Amino acid sequence: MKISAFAKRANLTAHTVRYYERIGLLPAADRHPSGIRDYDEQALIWVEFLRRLKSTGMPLAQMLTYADLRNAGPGTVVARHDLLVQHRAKVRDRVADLNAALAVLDTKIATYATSV
Amino acid sequence: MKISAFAKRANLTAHTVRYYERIGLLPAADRHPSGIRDYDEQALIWVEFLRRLKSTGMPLAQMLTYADLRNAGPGTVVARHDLLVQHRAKVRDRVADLNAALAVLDTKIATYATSV
DNA sequence: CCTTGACTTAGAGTTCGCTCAAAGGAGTAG
DNA sequence: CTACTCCTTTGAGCGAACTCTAAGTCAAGG
Repeated sequence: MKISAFAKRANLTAHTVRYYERIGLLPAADRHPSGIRDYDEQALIWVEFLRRLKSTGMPLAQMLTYADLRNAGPGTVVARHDLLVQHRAKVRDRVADLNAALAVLDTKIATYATSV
Repeated sequence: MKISAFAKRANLTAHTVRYYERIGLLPAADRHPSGIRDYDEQALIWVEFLRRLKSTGMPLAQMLTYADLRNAGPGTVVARHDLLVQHRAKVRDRVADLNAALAVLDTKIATYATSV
């Protein structure tokens, strides 16, 4: 599929897809003879995983580290595992923070509700 | 207290405190005759609440809206209540997203763990 | 053949939230 | 008095992650 279809399915813009390729997050796409990028389902699966990582607040730089490990082959499995485990811990912390903030919000909202 | 002590207790830098004042998030601080800002516990409570909001991902612009409503007096209580309720919904969505992402991470980590 | 619209590139611009620089003033220790 | 540290201001700079512009190529439809 071409970049715009790919971007739409990945919930990104074509601009962003090229940007990700430029910084190394996405591998250089296959090209039609005329130079147009051509994406397959594999690429979609990868970019969707990247989006998941991003949605958890992982910086692009760290996603890049992960992508580089992946491209380096099966010898990096342990490193990738560790990276994800570390990140998971951060996400869990974040969830705990948000829940604490929700409790504060609930209290604040309750005071407004009773004062009305 | 002076700005650096205030900033330390609020977990901000003095730079950031002045910045918040400049954009209207913090009310103009009282000043010593020599021009030095002087903060009291009230200001600390307010800035700590702001930090809570920020920690939940609320943009400064929306915090500013909230601050303006607050400064406008008790007539804005309903608007403030609604703003917080709306924001709470967003935070809840975010927590749900993060939990979904955690599930994906768990799965991914499990595949790495078994392949080692 | 011509137009339309999607694609290409390099590089500049934007938004958010700070963060710092420069240049100067005030208060305190020695 | 001198040093030192903290304070003041305006305005510029920064890092992240896009987002867009300009100028051009190319394939398909009327």
